[in-house]
Amino acid sequence: MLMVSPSVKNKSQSEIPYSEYLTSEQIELISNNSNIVKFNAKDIIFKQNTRTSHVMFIKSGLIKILKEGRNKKVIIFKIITPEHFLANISIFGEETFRYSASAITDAKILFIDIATFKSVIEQNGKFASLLLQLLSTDNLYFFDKLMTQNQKQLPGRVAEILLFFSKQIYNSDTFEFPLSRTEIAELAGTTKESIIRTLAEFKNDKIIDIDGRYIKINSFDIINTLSKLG
Amino acid sequence: MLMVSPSVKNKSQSEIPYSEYLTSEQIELISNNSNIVKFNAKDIIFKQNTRTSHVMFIKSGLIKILKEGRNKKVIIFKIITPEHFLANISIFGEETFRYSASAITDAKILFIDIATFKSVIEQNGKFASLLLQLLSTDNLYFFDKLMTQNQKQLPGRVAEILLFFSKQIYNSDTFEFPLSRTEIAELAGTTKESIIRTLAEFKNDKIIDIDGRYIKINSFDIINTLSKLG
DNA sequence: TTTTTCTAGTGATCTAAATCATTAAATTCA
DNA sequence: TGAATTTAATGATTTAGATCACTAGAAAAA
Repeated sequence: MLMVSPSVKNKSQSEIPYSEYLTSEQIELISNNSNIVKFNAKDIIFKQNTRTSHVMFIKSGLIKILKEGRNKKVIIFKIITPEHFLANISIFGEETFRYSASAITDAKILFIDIATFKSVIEQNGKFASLLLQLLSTDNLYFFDKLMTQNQKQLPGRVAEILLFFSKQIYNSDTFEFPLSRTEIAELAGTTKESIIRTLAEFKNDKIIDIDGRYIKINSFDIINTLSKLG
Repeated sequence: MLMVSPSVKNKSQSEIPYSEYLTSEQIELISNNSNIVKFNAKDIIFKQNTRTSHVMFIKSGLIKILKEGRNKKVIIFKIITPEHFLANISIFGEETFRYSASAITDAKILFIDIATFKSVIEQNGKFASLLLQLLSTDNLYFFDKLMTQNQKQLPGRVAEILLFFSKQIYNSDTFEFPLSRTEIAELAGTTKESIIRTLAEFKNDKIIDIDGRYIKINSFDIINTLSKLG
């Protein structure tokens, strides 16, 4: 895919991720072999089964990682936030992406040439170590996701999503959901109808206010409990 | 945990994993800071929330990685087979294990001191690169597991498990299941009753023969289709 | 040996959530 | 601007699989 023509820009050192682990030559090398690409909300960043060519690092915006299963059912595995690698997950494992990514909001992404990136890793064990750590953390995220999906029922999973957006993304009890009902469903591993009903229940129980995509969490206590006890 | 007293043995070079990526000094270093521990079937290797102290590499036997959720419900995330790292998943991410491991069959595991292992990684970018690759592959496994759990219903998931043991572990259409019905359920993300019923259906439909833990797959065609189409 | 515990199996019942069908409102597009 | 397409919402119905309750045999412990 990658239909977007890369708009090359001047990159300051600070734009290279984890540059504190790199020598100035390595920063220079990566800098010369990377560029920032802008995406609009809803743009596809890459599609499953296309070749991996770059390591991507989110500078701004929210990205969803998803996969289409049979009968067109989509799962959103993860929402990736700024200052995180996008494609670290499979880039070392596979030649082609096993999943797709698309922009939820407008986004800027640093594309780093994969060969360059790999060469830096091979030269720089500390940097490699750091990446191992990031990848491990990622792995643990999927452990938790698997537990949640398997053990919690819908209200718990929805509460978890509300907490994620409130705490991790917006840091506020009030926010505008960047996802449609269908997308929330894909993230919760359910259907849009069930999401609508669960959110309506939360509203009836005065746990949240909701009007379209506007959300206000009234009782973090209850949402926390729901999220924990599933 | 680790109640087992380490029985130190002479280690040949070939016992050090991926030694082709290491210098002879590094092999020596790891060799001097590791030892093989024997476990009996059902022994706990480590428990969640205990401190990580070693990198573990399976020499022989089958190990299950599991986590206990609330209401004591257990999920088996993965079965790990010989010549694979056991604890690569979280060892770089966390100070304590987020999951438990126990031996399904008798097993021999190479315990490598974690500080030694980390020092080798930092010195040796190629080796670090290899580990990144292994960790990425692991990550993709969890993507698939999440998809399966979410999209396939029980007969598909059970078919998948039968295929896994038949193809990956025993390489035969006939085998003795190393897991109890409850454990199969934990691997399939369901209950023992549902597993028993699904296996009984497969037997009725002549897809498999089953007698206790003895399994014979009669129709790979049907099992394959079930596994793929869920 | 006898008792206790664990594992496999079966039937009856229940329920969370999926599916289906339809309407209404909001966006997009032509 | 009006037509077409998405998105949100709600009610009715179905269903896969969980839960509950129990039996029987096998294995472990006393």
